[in-house]
Amino acid sequence: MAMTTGRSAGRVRLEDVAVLAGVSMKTVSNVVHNYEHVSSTMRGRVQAAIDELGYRPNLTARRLATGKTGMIALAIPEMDQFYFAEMARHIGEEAGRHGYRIIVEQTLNDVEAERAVIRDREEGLVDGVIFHPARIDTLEIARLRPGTPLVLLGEAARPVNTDHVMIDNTSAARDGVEMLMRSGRRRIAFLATVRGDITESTHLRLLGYQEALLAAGIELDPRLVLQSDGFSIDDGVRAISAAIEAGVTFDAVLCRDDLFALAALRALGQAGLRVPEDVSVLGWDDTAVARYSTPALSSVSPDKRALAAVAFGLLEERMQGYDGVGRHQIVPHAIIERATT
Amino acid sequence: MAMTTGRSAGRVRLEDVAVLAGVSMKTVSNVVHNYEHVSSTMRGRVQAAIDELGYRPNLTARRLATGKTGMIALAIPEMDQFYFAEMARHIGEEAGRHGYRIIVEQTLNDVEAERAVIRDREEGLVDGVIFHPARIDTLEIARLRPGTPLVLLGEAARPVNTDHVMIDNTSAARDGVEMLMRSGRRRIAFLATVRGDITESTHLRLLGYQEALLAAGIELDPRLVLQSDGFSIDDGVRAISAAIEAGVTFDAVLCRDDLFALAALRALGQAGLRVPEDVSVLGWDDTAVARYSTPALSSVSPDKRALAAVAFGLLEERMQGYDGVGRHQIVPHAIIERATT
DNA sequence: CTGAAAGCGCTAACAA
DNA sequence: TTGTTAGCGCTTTCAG
Repeated sequence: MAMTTGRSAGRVRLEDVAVLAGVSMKTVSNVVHNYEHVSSTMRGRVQAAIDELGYRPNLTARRLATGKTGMIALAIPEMDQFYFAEMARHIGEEAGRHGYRIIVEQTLNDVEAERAVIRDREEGLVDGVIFHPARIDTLEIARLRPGTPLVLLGEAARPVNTDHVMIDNTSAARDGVEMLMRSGRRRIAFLATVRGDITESTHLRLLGYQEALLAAGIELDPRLVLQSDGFSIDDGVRAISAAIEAGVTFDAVLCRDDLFALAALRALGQAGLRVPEDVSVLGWDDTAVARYSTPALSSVSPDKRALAAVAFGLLEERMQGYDGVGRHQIVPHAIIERATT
Repeated sequence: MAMTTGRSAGRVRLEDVAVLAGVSMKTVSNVVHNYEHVSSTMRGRVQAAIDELGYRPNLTARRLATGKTGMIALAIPEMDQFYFAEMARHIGEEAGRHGYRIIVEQTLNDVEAERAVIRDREEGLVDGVIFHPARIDTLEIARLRPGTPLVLLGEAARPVNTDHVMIDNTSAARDGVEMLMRSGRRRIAFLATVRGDITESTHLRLLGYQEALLAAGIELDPRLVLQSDGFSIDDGVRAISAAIEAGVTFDAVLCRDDLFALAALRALGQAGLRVPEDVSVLGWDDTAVARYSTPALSSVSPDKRALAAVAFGLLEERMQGYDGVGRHQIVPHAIIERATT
């Protein structure tokens, strides 16, 4: 009967090539891998067969045989958040340069999804994972089998036995505040601590903010540490508007991320305050929106490219067998001044 | 010698479980797959062995055996562009709901990278691909083996033999212009045609813009179709500033994307024009920045969730064997009014 | 309801 | 320089 054979569309195997070229599989494999010790006649003959059949190696089979997938997972909370989208791009490019591809996983701030990230590695889906945790805690990370190639990003967890790369948040916050003070600002607000925020980032940034103020001999005013009910722009707007209405005055705002900086721009505008004449605004993360907003946002800028490169570098060492203690790397940051300061 | 055995960290195989439980591999497999006809004693015994050993199936091996990868590729130009980042998120979520995972590929507007997308499918890396082309042309798409599960997004290519989903750009542009006219605007500019832009999008949107104007009996003024040298915000700012300086007057701007709308906001502000009092601004894509900018951008909003769902649906049918002609689906759009109109 | 064995397509010793 | 062959770990008929 005219049934299609098991050979469905495009299924040409290495063996088919070998048969057509009248050589062994090994020889075909040698040609495919550009192994140098192949006579050029052989190579020509085999290549002709490959072209004729339109052969493409089956990556899944290769993976099973070699035990390497050539892929790494990048696990981030949400891939449409500016900062994570940009990191994904950089890590993707970095990985590509080293012959790896990435599969991006969104954990959507879900603990179960974050656990699954680790599992993927165990299931042989990827050779390693770069993971920016949001919910999972230090304890759980510590429980991981140390041999698993894994590099952590961000400061949600502070593991001792796992590789970890981040910027120095506290010193970055200090630098930001100092820059603000150099332009004469004295009453600097922090936007904002978020109710229920369990991550370290806000904490570290707030710390740096306080350190810089104290070092300059400025007394801390607790009313300048604004409180927000959530991470959305409206939450940010409400936090700052509430402060203004409550009569709190300030001449600068250090924001925990660029989104809150946009919130500040909006709330300040509504209150009739000019930026930067009346109030300076300094964002954080230096995402694309910082360049696109009007006025363009000044922002604390982690070196994202370095973050990507260092994270990938550490991971590659692990994938190549390094099995030592967890390494912690700090990557540079800068304060980028645009129109809001 | 105390060499590590071939069994490296975490390599517990199905067979190991079978041996420990004292059953055959098939039985273990049945338990793993929750096959119903397994006596509960068996199930219990096997499950205990699985837990004891911490067994996790090797996905690569499973793939080789089944021929399905459970992954689809999403190929987009750049994953840190707002629109694409949001589409990636939606498609990722949609795929997840159906038991698929996505691997995101950035083509970076490179023809070679776009070709590679197709190749991946052929190499068995993924079961199908959702592809938003930027550079590859209709001819090349037509050349693809039709059996390859593939769904196209966007309007860069207009294939006849391939599934394709998009919004009706022309009618969306018309709707946008009509909305502007309803609020009394008559001199509506289009920002902008881009020199060297080979995609269809701008063309279709411009067409709708012109149709709406003509339908309202407004004569087309070619000076209102602004020209930009590139896609960046600065290019957009220059285009609109140049027009203003050249004495071109307008009371509204329809933008080809949200970034150009942000450019309009900036250029208009620099020229001392108020939005929306003097000039209305309508963006396109309704990305997050539209909500975040001040004033918040009105924007033509493609139903991204529907785009994702329809694209995935078509792809799933193909992956399940549908091999008919290319289907073209139009997904709804809306005009979201915020503060700039 | 459970077991045995033949692949899936490729790689990598080991031979020749 | 090229060929043989035994896996990689799982699925899946086909028996039992």
